[in-house]
Amino acid sequence: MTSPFVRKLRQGAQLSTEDEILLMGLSRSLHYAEARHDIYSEGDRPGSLTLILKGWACRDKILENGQRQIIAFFLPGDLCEPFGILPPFMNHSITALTPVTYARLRPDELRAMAQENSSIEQALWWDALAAMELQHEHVVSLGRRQAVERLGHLFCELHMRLAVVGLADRTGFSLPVTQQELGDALGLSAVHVNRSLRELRSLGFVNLRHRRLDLLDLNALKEFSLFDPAYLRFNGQPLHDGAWSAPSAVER
Amino acid sequence: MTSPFVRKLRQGAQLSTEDEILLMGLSRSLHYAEARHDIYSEGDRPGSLTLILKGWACRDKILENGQRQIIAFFLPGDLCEPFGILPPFMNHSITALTPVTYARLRPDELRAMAQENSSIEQALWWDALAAMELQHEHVVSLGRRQAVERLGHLFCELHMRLAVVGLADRTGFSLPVTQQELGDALGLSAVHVNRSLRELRSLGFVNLRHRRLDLLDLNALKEFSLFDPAYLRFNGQPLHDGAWSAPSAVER
DNA sequence: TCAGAGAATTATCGCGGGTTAGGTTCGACC
DNA sequence: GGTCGAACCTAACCCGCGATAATTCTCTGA
Repeated sequence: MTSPFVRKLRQGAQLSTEDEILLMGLSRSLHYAEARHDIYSEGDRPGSLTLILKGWACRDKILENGQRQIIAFFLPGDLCEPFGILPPFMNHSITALTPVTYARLRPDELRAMAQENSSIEQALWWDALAAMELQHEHVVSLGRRQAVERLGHLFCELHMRLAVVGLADRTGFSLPVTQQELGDALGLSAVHVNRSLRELRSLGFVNLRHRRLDLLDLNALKEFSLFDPAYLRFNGQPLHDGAWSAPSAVER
Repeated sequence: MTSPFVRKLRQGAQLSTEDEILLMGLSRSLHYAEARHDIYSEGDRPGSLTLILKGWACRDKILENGQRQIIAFFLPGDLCEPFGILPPFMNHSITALTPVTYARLRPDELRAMAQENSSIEQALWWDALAAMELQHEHVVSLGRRQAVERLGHLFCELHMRLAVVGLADRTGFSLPVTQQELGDALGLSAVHVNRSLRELRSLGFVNLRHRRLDLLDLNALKEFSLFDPAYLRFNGQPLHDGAWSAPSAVER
């Protein structure tokens, strides 16, 4: 079983078996975080990079008035920091949303590996670029999309990201976050998330219950949410199920 | 006269004179863009990285319904793409807001320079990290701040970023964007930007007229906007004017 | 000096989404 | 089976901000 990290990086570079073995060898130092506990808190001086192996985490910030904003969701295979540098101190938190297994990586080791192996260098930079563009799209959602579109768009994004690491299929995926947390990510109140979920359900797109999101009509949801997967920069190759519409990234 | 790029990078690494000469030597290929014209359009395959030397630009995206979201402002000294990779295609635009002079850099040249010179490597990665955290703060603003705070927070941020490259002093700075563009960045309508500006003026914090922002009470504005400059990751050293409150980044 | 265009400004009206408050369901634990 | 807390769901009310439109300001160029 290949790691989610490697599965994702295949989207960004042609990796040989040796490349993949090298990348998997990075995850030596395994750690565990309980749900709702910080992996890093604001002000911490991180000693290593964080690679999520199992479970969901997020980057979030608590404001002076107690409000919370979730800046990014981290899924299995995601690096929480850029691979080339360690922040001298954290100005936000990395928080486990579920029980999380993660590895601690050393940036000098990653940089050295990238220097010696150009496929890996390409893959790591591709991952950094994709992570940035995820942020860009988040800004677009918060700035210019209505609540229902925001939710729908997020569901489409999560679905594609999870599918790449084998954690989603056509019927849906596990969505282990509360409606409050969805609101904290989308700049909405929990109440309005609930209203919007009801609307998505009544439109026949999705159904969220018991921490699982059922996709009833994925294509209709994508169309409704104006979801263009180009920003994910997936090449579409290893999405084993041909029934999915491949992103048009490569064709552009 | 040192370039704004070098001036900014001094905030992230100890640069020798030779380092600075190397960095300035990168800007060989000079280009010019007219105000309101794209430097890169959506779908373009960029052939080089963009370094802003003079004028203001932005990263923006036009939605299907015609709405626009400005994802980031680029000031003199800013790199519009990560230094290590060229996006295979653009999924948003880089647009000049004023007449812009920029340089085209080659990522392989930058990566090679970073490999041979660890101060420059440190500086470039520091810059990439700071750019990402700017995006994080943008998400926080759009998600959880009210219109007036968003505006105030943006003014504080622009002031610090411009001051580092010598384009702002205690009294204010040139702000060559329309209220519509401020709204496109902050997820607001132009009308509401105007309302919020009036409020900031009536509170005695700032005055915006003729494309210049006068800072009437910067400390009060920072307090009002809950502005914590830690996310900019400036070390505070080369801010020649001692009257400014140095960011607390280094002390954390 | 005047005309025209774009930007700034202000007022009115209505909607999207926040706030508050209540009830319901569910799972964990005793 | 009963209790407790967390999450889910719904309704009523209200406010921040969007939409529209009309007016004024500013700059540019003929």
